[in-house]
Amino acid sequence: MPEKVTIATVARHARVSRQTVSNVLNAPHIVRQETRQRVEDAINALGYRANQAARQMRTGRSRLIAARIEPTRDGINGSVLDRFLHGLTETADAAGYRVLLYTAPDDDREIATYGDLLGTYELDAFVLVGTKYGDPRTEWLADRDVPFVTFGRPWDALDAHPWVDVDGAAGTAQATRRLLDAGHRRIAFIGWPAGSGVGDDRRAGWHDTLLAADVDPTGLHRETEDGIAEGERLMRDLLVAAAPTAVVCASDSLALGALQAVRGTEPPVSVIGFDDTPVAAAVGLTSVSQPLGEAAARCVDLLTGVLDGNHESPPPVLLQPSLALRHTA
Amino acid sequence: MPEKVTIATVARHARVSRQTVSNVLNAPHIVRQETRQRVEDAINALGYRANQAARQMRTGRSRLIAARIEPTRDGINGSVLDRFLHGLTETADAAGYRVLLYTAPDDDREIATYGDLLGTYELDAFVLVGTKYGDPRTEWLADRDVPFVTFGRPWDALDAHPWVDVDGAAGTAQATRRLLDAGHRRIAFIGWPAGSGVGDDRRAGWHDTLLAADVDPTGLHRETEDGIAEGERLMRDLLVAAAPTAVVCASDSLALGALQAVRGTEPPVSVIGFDDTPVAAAVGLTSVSQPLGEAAARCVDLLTGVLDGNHESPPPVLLQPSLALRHTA
DNA sequence: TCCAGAAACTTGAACGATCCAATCCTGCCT
DNA sequence: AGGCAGGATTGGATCGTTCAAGTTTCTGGA
Repeated sequence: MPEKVTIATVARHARVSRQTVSNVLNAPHIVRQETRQRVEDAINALGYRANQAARQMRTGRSRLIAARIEPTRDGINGSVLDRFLHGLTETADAAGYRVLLYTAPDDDREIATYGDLLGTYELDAFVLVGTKYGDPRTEWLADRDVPFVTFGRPWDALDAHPWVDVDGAAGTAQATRRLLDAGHRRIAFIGWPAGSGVGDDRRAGWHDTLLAADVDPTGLHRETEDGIAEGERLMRDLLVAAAPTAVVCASDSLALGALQAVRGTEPPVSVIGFDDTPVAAAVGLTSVSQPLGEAAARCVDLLTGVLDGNHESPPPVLLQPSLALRHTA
Repeated sequence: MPEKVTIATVARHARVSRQTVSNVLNAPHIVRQETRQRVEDAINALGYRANQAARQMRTGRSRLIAARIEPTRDGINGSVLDRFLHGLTETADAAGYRVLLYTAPDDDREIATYGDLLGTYELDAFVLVGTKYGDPRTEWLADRDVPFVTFGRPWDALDAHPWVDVDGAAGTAQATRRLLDAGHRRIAFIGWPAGSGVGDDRRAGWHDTLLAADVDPTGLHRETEDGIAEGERLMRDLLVAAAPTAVVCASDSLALGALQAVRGTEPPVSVIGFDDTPVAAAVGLTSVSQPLGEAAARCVDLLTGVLDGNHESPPPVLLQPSLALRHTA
């Protein structure tokens, strides 16, 4: 069987010292071109790969990034995370990092997992998806100087940390504007209970756009937990109470429910959802689309910046969503 | 700042040698009860966690399992992988392993990634999702004695390896039987082109069930690539050519298309999909449901069996799907 | 009481890379 | 000839753990 290839094997093969091989790998510029070439040839010929465990032991860095995979809640919005994770894996890969998964049922257990991952695997950084007011997780990480990025802005601006987010208000504003342009005036909004950063933001986009167009939003707004059944219920309510001709929703789940409630109305009530999930594509629902691949890439950018010793805190990134037009609006 | 807690710190604190601490962790039975207790107390008091990199260096095992996250193809079926991954992470966690993600655009690049992951991270095992005839990946891994499991049976039984799968034929059979019980006789099937193991299997369940009930399946069968538009097209064709009263589909995407094609028919044509994706739940589509969490758990079981030196090849696992009843059948 | 043998524990070495400091070439410039 | 600098070598130490071999302590039986 083939003997294990270490840095010593390469050194022998290229007739240089271990140190020089190490230099070729970690500080190529201090090695003469000719020597470097010889070493690189040896590396390729032998199929050498630096042993990460040994490297990590000396340097204390694992080139591992942790991301949480959620317990498949709704299943519809789960696909957002799914797409984000894929993008993350791809970009991290290109930057020389790998993504490690973890799960946790609640914040406390999640924080306990941080400790575990940091202690046993010496993770380099965390990517948190979704943030809320007074998030204990970001606080814990920040207290310990653990590098991390959040996909989702910090809603209470106590302590700044690197983040990437998609401008939800701009998304609902875009949706609302499209409906206005199509001649609608009674445009409703179905969203989540006030107090969630994301939800408030998305509602504001709708609200402010109507005001800017001199349309009164009073009575055209409903709140509920996320879910298809909820969306349907509230839409029926709206139809009776406010007779809207169009509705913007805070999620595709809600929009899907709304869609069921307006089936058969004449003229058809326009519906726009949020997140552009596969479900939306399937049923032809117009929806606000988040640039998830881009978001993941920017997360990795921010992280590598911090990890490569860039001490000035990087500017946050706010990406613009687009409208995926289908036949419901 | 707090000094790093190593096995030596614990040893000093518990007044024993490093090796004894190591024994408490890896072979508790050879340490006297009293001593063990003292060491465990010290571990808890200091918050010690074994450094994985150092351990790996000595033992050559990383306690890392790799799984591939796919490039979000259809997006609908992507959620199957998503749920599987979540289950995998959870069960692996319980067994002391963690899941590392990777991506690859094609088989060749995927195999190259295997080499990289094995070389630099010394991964313990791979979990492959989906298998096909003559899969080069399983061959590569088997040739090198790399432990792996597949979620999906090996369709050409050349070389046996541990696998877990869901009995697709049983799923479509169950769906077909339900339709028969409901009085249907002209039950169609929309599936994938012959030659894919999974597709052939699912078709066989429908086909054999009809034969067993003395119903002639001739002319009631169509094949196509996966997709909503495709499903709709073929269903329209079937309606004209064969006048079915019900249809079983090889995927939810196809079923969703079929559903659009039969909208408005009287009496309504029953439709059953496959995979019980969120989309199916959303639109009320009856669908065959795979026990993905269970499948993931069994994958981990098989792997830990192999990794813990169990040399006899473990028996494959074939799980039974169930029918998620909704209002389309 | 003594000894064999097991049980319990301890001590050096090794895993593969990086870091560090001292040293040695070799060629170039003054 | 002497000084200098870039490039490469050398040897040793280090990271935290486990392995292999060694030493001490305990136990029971003659």
